[in-house]
Amino acid sequence: MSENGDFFSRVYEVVKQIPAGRVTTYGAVAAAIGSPGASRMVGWAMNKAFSHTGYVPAHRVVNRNGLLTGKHAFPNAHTMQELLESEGVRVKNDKVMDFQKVFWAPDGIDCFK
DNA sequence: GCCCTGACGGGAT
DNA sequence: TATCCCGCCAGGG
Repeated sequence: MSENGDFFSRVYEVVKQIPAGRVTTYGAVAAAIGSPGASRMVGWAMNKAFSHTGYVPAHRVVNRNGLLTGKHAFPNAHTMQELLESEGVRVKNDKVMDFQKVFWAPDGIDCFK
């Protein structure tokens, strides 16, 4: 399906599709690209995403606990939380509240490769 | 070419 | 129910 042979590019495509006010998990994105076990790679790709040309809402990607595990990758540890709250996502103690409500399943999750 | 690390996840203890 | 450990995939030293 994806003509992109780059693992990172696939991650960016999925993350870019995340609507504002919604969040997803690394595992969900990994599964969306056909690698449900590459959750680590997703987060890693996010770190590289800052160098990637284009806007990648990495702050909308959290771990399966809804915890802002990647906040340390931002210029300021609170930047990620501020961005999420700015989009309508309530974050408390670096944790996404109503995570299940704001959770968004990437397109392709249903097809599962 | 080998070893370690890394924004995770899920199963086992 | 909480904590620990192993597994996944790729890149860097």
